Amino acid sequence: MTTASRAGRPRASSRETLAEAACELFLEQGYEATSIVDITQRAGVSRSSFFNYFSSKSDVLWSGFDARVDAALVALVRLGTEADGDSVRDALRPMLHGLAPDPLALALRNASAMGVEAELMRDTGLRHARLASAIAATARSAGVEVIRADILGSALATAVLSSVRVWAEQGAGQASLESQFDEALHAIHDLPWR
Amino acid sequence: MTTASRAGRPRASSRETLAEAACELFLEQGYEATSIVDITQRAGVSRSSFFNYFSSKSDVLWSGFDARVDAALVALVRLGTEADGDSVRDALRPMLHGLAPDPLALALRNASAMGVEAELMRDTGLRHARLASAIAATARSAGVEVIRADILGSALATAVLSSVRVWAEQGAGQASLESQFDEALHAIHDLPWR
DNA sequence: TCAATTATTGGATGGCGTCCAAGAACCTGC
DNA sequence: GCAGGTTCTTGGACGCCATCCAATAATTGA
Repeated sequence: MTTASRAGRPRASSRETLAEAACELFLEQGYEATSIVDITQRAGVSRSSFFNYFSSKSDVLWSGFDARVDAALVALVRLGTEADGDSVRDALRPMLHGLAPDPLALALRNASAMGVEAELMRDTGLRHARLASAIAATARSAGVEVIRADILGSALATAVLSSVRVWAEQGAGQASLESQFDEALHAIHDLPWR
Repeated sequence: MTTASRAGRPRASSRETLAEAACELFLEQGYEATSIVDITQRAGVSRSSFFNYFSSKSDVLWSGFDARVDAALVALVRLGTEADGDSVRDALRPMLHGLAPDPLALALRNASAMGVEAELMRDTGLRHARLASAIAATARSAGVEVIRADILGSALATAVLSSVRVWAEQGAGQASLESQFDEALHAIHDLPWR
């Protein structure tokens, strides 16, 4: 067995159970109108327990993706001063590989039904900032000037997030995500309005 | 006279007074540790009054810049389907013209002392998203494909915000802001790592 | 002096996120 | 089967943010 049953009281719920309850309620009532108490009641645990599984309400939507972001940040740091376009691309690509329909994809697809557009804008901005900032730092350490590095980081981060958004809006089918990302990468160096 | 004294009870405070009190406290104690009650006590009004002047704590930092963002959004919408690089640039430039040292510049410059880095990341992301989304919409209505428009919008929004950040960090001197923006615009179509 | 107007104020409300202490449920070794 | 250690749940309290509202205060103009 792996680590099947350790010592201590067994968990009374799970991330999946809570996320499922939450997403149901988000679709029924909207995100804002759903309180953490609502979620835990439907999942059959106490409000306190919610924070044993998620760090905040929005974490229900983002925890899966955030893990990928964290991994990408580590990969970027590892590039050090030798970074170039290809290596950065390779550090970012795993974020999209095997991405499955999850609460985030559901929220992106049903943003208006959930009334979650403002929240998504806010939280997407955070992830964009984290990614862009890490990419920019990598670029700077490879000798790129400050603002140029910021713009490059921002464009690459947008390539990631915009690809995910389009993929989710189209129904989170496996096919298009990574190829869409390739197109996005290509687009960065071939923008209109030159 | 302009509209010197209208009817009704005169105001007991002002945005400026409250912002000043707030910034003092942010520098002394940090942003998180400063409650709205703290701010209003120093300014000599009640907590309720705070919301007559600002819509939230972070609004103290951002209200000035947000007015410029709002104006830029209007200007972008007015471009319609005829938009091109020059017209978008002209819609964005007024955001930076005459920008003065204000609470936001103070916060950007003293981010670590204020312990406001997380907050700034979050809120900068929001402005970036608003700008980028509006620029992308303009680009799409001018015939640019979705993801390409997103990347272009993101890059331009970053050109604005990154210029402001660098300008503020260097002490908010009048000189460099707009020329820095020009360089940033130029950099968009000449990114490294091609 | 009287109405209309505009602002301030305190109190109430509800949600979020943090913290903690009490206790419940499990495992292991004896 | 029992004791001790471990892990988790739970309720309660807390401080904060933001919203709402009714009461009241300060001003202008007629």
